[in-house]
Amino acid sequence: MAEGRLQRELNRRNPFETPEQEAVLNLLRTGDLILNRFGRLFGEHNITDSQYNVLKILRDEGQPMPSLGIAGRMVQVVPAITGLIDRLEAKELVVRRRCVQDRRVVYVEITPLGTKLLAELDQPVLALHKQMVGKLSQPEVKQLSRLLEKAREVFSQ
Amino acid sequence: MAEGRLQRELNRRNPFETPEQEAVLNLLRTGDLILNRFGRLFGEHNITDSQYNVLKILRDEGQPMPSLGIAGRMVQVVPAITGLIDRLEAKELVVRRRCVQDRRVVYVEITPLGTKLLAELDQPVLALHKQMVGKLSQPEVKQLSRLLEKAREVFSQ
DNA sequence: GCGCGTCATTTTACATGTCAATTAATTGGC
DNA sequence: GCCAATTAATTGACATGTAAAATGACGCGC
Repeated sequence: MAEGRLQRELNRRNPFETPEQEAVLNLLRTGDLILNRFGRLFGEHNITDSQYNVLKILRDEGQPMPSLGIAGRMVQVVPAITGLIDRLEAKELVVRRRCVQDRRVVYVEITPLGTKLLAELDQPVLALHKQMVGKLSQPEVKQLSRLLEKAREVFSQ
Repeated sequence: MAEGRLQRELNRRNPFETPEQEAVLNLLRTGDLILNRFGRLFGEHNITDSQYNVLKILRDEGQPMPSLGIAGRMVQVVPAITGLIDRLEAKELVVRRRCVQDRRVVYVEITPLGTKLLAELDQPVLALHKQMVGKLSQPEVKQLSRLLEKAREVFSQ
């Protein structure tokens, strides 16, 4: 598969070999930048993205949840949850309670302090979400979601 | 409007608060899943995403690069590069060479073994890129790139 | 009512990412 | 020339992510 000089020069100008690669790398890079920005916001409140996600899941649920229930709603693998809960507990944003009926299960519950922190973050987070796609029109935002959901179908096969 | 797919996937009980939030979370989740898949591919060859990226950058450059030069092309921060190079060097995929003119600078060079590994990965990586957006038509793939690039404009202001 | 498989969680080992501080070498101002 | 500021790279402390194995508790089938 010999590459001519012209093609090499074109490749040099456009680092992407295919539109698919371009889309995937665009996606990963954009995600990195967004995560970075959220990390900065959360850092100002002394928590991390993952810790925020755990708190948010607990608030959405409205009641204590087992660790696996939390893990099921996150992308991460199960063992990572333990450390996350450890650090959240150390900051008194959640508490662990052993289930009485099934002593294998550990319920995690958000504390008033955790709820308060979340409430403080609600507006800034919503604003940042809007800002991250602020260059897109409303139809474009929905189109982006649609394309991402469609792309993700390969994972559910 | 019916419940979004992401919402169902995450088994949430409350809908997203805004389309912007939905798009951003869709983006982050899709990126995570894709990274995961690439991680598995690279893992089969005993390297990681980041290590692959370093090797790719070195091959693209075509000549030894200083650490800062490598860092400049990655999203990561400088200190992370040191460990990356350490592990790549341990696997004999790159070598370090101290610059003679400026002894602060360390040049990193890809070895024949590193080049060979990259060559083995070229086809699988390209195939995986295609597969990751395999549910999208060609125009949709380009549309996705366009939307992501447009969204990213907020970062360059 | 016992044993074995399953389940929820944790532990361990390792790679990575961040920030802040350090080391080593160079450069610029005087 | 000399000292201070700058630069390249590294180190250390911490949070996170992955995989694989260990722990402890349940529960079904006989």
